[in-house]
Parts: sequence; C-alpha cells; structure tokens
Amino acid sequence: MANLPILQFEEKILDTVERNPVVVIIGETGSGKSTQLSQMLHKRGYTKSGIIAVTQPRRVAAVSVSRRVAQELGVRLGEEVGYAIRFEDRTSEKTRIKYLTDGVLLRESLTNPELNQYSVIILDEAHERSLNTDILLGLMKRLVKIRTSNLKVLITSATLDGEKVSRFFSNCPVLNVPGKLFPVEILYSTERPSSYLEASLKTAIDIHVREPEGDVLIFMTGQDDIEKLVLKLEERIQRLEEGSCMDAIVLPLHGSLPPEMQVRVFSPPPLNCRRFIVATNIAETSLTVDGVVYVIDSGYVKQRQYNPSTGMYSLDVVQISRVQADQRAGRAGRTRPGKCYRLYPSMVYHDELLDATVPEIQRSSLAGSVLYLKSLDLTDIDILKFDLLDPPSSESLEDALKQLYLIDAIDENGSITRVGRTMAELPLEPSLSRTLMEANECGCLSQALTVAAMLSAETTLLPGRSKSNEKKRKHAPSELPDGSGWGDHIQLLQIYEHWDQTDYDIDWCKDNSLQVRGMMFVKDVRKQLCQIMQKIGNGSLDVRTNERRKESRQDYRNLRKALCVGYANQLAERMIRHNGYRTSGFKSQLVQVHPSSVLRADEEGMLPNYVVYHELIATSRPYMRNVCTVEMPWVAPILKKLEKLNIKKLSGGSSHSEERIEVENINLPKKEVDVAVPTDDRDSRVQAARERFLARKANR
DNA sequence: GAGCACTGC
Repeated sequence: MANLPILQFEEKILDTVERNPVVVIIGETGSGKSTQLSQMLHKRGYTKSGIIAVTQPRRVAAVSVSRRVAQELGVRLGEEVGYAIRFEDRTSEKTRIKYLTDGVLLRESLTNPELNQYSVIILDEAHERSLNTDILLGLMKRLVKIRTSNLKVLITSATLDGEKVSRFFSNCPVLNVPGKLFPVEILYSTERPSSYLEASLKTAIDIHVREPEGDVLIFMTGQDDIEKLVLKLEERIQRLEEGSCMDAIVLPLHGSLPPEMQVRVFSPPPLNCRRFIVATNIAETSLTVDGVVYVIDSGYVKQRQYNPSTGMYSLDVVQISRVQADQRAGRAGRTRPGKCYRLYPSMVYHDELLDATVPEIQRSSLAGSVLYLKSLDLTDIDILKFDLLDPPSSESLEDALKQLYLIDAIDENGSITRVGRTMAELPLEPSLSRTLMEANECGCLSQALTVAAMLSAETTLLPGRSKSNEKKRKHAPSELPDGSGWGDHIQLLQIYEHWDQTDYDIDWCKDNSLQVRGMMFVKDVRKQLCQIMQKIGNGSLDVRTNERRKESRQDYRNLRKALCVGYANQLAERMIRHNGYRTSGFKSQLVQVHPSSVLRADEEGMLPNYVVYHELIATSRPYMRNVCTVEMPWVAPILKKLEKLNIKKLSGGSSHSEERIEVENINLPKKEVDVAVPTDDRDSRVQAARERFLARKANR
C-alpha cells in the first residue's frame, strides 16, 4: 500500500479538489485510486460535513474494495467504512466512507434528489460507461451547480477520454496518475485470419513451444467458441507433450460457467505447468486472473444492442474498440513484462477500431431511464435535452416516450402520470411495474409479484426446459408445470407457487433442474417488491403467495389482463393463415414465438390470436421470448391508443395535465413473506451443464 | 425446432 503511485500525488490531488467542484482523475490499473482517494479526503476532513460516496459498477467490487479500506483504516466493516448493494446495506450511523453500486445511488437520489448526506461523490470506473454511470454523470453536472458550496465530485477512470469529460464539466481539471503496469509488447498479425479460432489455436501453441513460462489468456466471443477451442487446445497439447514442452492445462472462463468452475482460475497452477485461460470479456474487467503474461486478442466481442426503430434486441459479434484492445493487452502486464498477440493488422487497430466502446446508453431501450428522469421532476431541465456525455439518438428517445405513453406512464403531452410516478419506484422494467399497478386493481397482485420476480432472474432460471429435453432426460419425467397452455408467464408463476408449496425445498429445485441460486434470488426480489408495494399502498395490500387455491380450472384471467395492460407496448397479433405474428407497434414486425415457449396451440394447431411478449430478440430469426395469451377485448383499447399517438405532442409537452389513472389501495389482510438464507447450489448447476452438454452431443 | 456477452436496481 505504501508504494501505490497515487500517494505521491496526494497533495496535488487534495489541492485541486479544494479549488474545484469537479475533478477528473485518470489512473491506470494498480494506481490505487479506488481505495486511496476516499481515505485521503477523509483524512483531510471532508467527512466532517457529510459522507464520502464511492460508486462501483459491480456488486463484488463495492464489497471487496470497502473491505480493503476498512482494513487499512483499522475499523470494522459497516461502521466508519461500509457498503450498500441491493439486498444488503452494511452501513450505520457511524459510516463516513460508503461504497455503493451506481444503481443504489440512483435509487437514493429518487428519495433525496440533492443527495445532501454526501459531501463527496466519487464515480469510479467511469470509463466502463454503464447506463447508470452515464445517468449519474448527467445528474452530477446539475448537482454541482445546485450545491456549489458543499459538494465535491470526482470522476475516476482508467482510460476514459479525460478531455471529453473535462469539457462536459465546464473544463474541469484532469489529473493523471500512473499505474503500476509492466510494459506489454504488442504483436500484430499481418492480415486478418479467415478463422480466429484456428488463428488463436496456432498462436497459443506457438507461445507454448517457444516462449518462457507464464500463463496465456485468450479472448474469444462466446461459450461455443470457448468450448471448441478448449477441446482443440487440449488435443494439440497432448500430442506435443511427448516432446520437451512443459505441462499445460486449459481452463474455460465465461459467465454461464458454475461459480466453482470460475474460481478455478484463481488457484495457482502446479509447478512447471502453463495455464491457458480461454475467456469471454468477463476477464476484461470483472475477473482478474493472476499470472497472465501472454494475451491473445481475437479483436471481437459479443454485444447486445437495441434497435429503437424495430424495438428489437440482437446479440452480435462486433469488433472491439481501441479502449477494449488496450484493456485486454494490459491484462498481460500485471505481474511482469508481457506480450499481447493481436490477431489483426496494426492498420485495423489504428484506422478501423472505434476509439471507445459504444456506451450502453446508445445500445439500450431507454424507457426505464426516461421514466426515472421524468420522475425526478427536474423542473430546470427539459428531459429530452438532458445533458449527457453521449446523448442517445432522438429516435431512441422517441421510442422510449411511445412505450411509456402506451403503458400510461406519461400522458399525451409527455408529462409523467401518477401511475408513472409509482412505477418509477419499482426496480423493474416499466412493463412489469405497470403490470403490478394493474394487478393491484384486478386483485391479483400476489401473482403479478411472482411473475415480475421470476422474470427478473431470467436466464439463470431454467436450463433446458423445453419439452424435447424433458423427454430425453434419463431421470423421472419432470413435474414442472407447463403454464396450462396460457404461456410462459403463467408457467413461471406456477413453478414458483409449486416451490412455495414445498416450503422452498432445495431438493425440489434440483430434481426439476431449477437453479437454486436463481430461485433464491427470485425470493429476494419478490420480497423487495412486496415491501415497496406495501409502502406505496400504506401496508394494506395482499401480497401472499397462493395457499393451495383449489380451483380446478383456473384461466388466470385477471393476471393475463394485467399483463396485457403492462405489456401494451409489446403486443402481437397472429397472421390469419399461419402461426407467425405481427407486432402491433409503430413499426410492425414479423416475428415468431420462440421455440422454447410453452404456449399451446388449439386442436387445429393454431396459436392464440393475440399475445404479449416480454422481449423481441433477433437470433437466427426475430423471436418473441416469454409470451402470454391475451384476449381480444383487452387489446382493443390499446390499438385505439396507438392510433391516437402523436409523437410531437409527446416529446414537446411539459405542461402538467390531469391524472386519469389512479391506483387504489385494496384493504386486505397482510402476511409477511419469509426470508430464506441464500444457499449454494453448485451441484445442480454442474449437473445441468453436463446434461445440456450431453444432450447436445446426442443430438448430433 | 433454438442457443445466451456482461452488468444492475
């Protein structure tokens, strides 16, 4: 700690902060900015008038960095130094330095827009440009003007374009702090390979044969490529080993790997053994692997992007940015001088790659963010001109407004409604918040809470739940409910209710290949949503899960109706002659129900006339994922509203208008939902992964 | 008859 580069700059930093409301600090990896800045300011007395907040883009980072700082200051975590992340607030009245995720800080500013409890706000890792960080940057710009006398803002980052941020904050000073990285030699390919998988394989073997010891980190785009490369590498190494090469092991590393497999990269390799780590961009920022000396960079990354003109997401393999390329190269120089092999020519790096990754705010649907900003009532700011470092396109903003209008969050003049205000308080996508509001009126709040919570856990939930997989499974057939034909939302509801009736039995999850961790997360989310809804409804709502309701034939009418209102912006109508659908948006799209859906066709093989969907995603074709049957009479008012839509009025209006929709409280007895301690479920995850692997193999 | 990079309230 004593030799951290940033400490040599202490006086300079404190002096600059003293004289400026906003300071940008560029510090490479290993500079110590995340742990030291807060301590410096604390020592200098900035915690006398308020708390120092340090935001992090990730939960683990908030926890681990705060732990370090507490240790260095010799205090107990949760007292002078603490952290706050979703579901976990380890701060107390004593807390002077608080680490939190940027999402938590955004939530806090909802109840306290001026964030008066803080004397200093440090936005760390701003170069990652997460949606939340970008919105915070915009809020900070405004806040320093309002709280001129008593707020300091520091923006710290590894490779952020300091000049750009400085210009954004009226030319605030930029301080550069060197990092502790070793030099990394960059080697380019003479041309772009026809297959970067083969090129990676060849380069890896070359390194293994020619270069001295040191681990190799290979950046690939996804699980499929990683699995292929791991197999090929193992094969090639085995053939080599009879020669004079040192031993080697190959480790995959990606997000859908069970935690205990991910952790393997942290245990040191056996003596005289080289490790090959084949990873996604998870190894770029989220996980740091020690011992890496060589990096192989394919130059590609898989990125999810939103197209506001179609309302569709797609997951594309795209070229990385220069910032990303540098970040990847830096992974080779953490312990000693290293080498980075770029599988593309230097001309591509210099002329073709984008300077920086397209920020998330330009790649996402903005309905949630626009609603959030509208709910802040920043009377001095026109929401559509909200000052952001990289503003989204007007098309994207208009798309957000249309969506919000269709679900009654804003009126025809673009003003936030009372419903919209309540929606903003829920940590959910607007469609699901709206569903909860409506469900509250329909008397099916409890069911809607469950559906919303289940959808929050998304993919972690059901590995291979399709029918064919169930048939092929060797064990007893799954007893998982199937949504009674109504669709995926209903199935999710039934699964949770089933689990609830087993008293949250972990074995039941395992037997049905549900991820215990995912289910525990759902339980946490549901509890949090319950609490917020209770607060909104003054504690009088019925949020109980169904207790063995003995209805022989339930058609989930109320719940489906609530979903239809909530998903008014995600409605589709079936074609007359076949089972394709046309979305009922502003620009109609031809889409299909995702094959994994449990939606059932009638005796003639036809799917329902109308469905709402949770998400549109273009993979091999445009698909609707998670669909639910809705009825014609509920659809009519939506189509009417769609006709009346006037985008000029929506984006121009700032006058307040009357409320047309009110949420009424229903007086019903309440029951606290119990809390469960999250449990590990590594076995089931490994099991599920193995099953998927075997199933795939058997298919070919 | 498909497949999913990474985060977060």
